[in-house]
Amino acid sequence: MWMEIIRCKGPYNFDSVLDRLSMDPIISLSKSEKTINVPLHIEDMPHVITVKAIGTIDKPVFEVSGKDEKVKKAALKRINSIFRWDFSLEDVAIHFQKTNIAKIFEQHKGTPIVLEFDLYNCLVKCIIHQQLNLAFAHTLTTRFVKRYGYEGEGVWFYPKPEVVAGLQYDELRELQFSRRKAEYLIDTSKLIVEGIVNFDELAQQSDEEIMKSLIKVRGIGPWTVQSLLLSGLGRPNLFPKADIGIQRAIQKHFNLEKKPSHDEMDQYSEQWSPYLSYATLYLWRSIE
DNA sequence: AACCAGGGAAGAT
DNA sequence: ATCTTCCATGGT
Repeated sequence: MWMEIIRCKGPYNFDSVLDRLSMDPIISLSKSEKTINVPLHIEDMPHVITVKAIGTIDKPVFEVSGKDEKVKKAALKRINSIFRWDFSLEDVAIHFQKTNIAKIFEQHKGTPIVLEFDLYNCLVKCIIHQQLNLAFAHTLTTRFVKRYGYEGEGVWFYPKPEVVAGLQYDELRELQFSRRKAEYLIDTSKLIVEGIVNFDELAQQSDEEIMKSLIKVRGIGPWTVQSLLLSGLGRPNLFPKADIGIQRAIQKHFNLEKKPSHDEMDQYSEQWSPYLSYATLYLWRSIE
């Protein structure tokens, strides 16, 4: 058993992280204890790392702990990048002070982009979430992980691509996946196993390079690549215009009669770059 | 019952 | 290249 105290620059609102992650029923966390149990694959073995907030929004302090001393260093590195403790939310807050969504940024001050715990998990989630309401998408994801993933220390791990690549389409139909969603998920997993799609290389590539290569894969469109870049890799400047949630949030914030067109969304978002991802996240939060 | 949902592929211009 | 249309499934 090991434990490490980490401090980061404020503002950082861990309660908002807990609120957002608690929407996903498969994630193991406790709001009252301010802890999240993060399932991680380190050196190809499953490990559960616990993050506990013990500071305040302006003086954030975290207690990170795990069982296996041998992976402590690697675990801390992963946790640090997932929770983005090296990123200054103050700069973002200042940037949006003079924009047309300043009010939303005041309301959600200190809300960080927290990465999905694993890039492949992120892809699985994205494909499942395509064109489904959040409630049903979470139901499907939970069903999928509990059937094909595994549990360690009371925390659920997603199945690895090797497992998903070996499934039959009909098996997912039984879980109420559409035929097409089953194809997208299984076929993409096969491409990953075969090495035709290589997720390990993505971190070194630019947003544009990743978009260009991944969009060729059947079942992965612009929205999915943008979500992967934003929530999987933490890239700061993504704006998924196809996203219904963003359209609804803009409609509400600017009191529009109907959902905005892509051109209108370009106009509203002119001042938001280079932090479009934060605008996206905070707009999502504004309608939750 | 009809319309919607934090899209995407296939077909038609 | 850009725009329709169809696709599947459960929720409201």
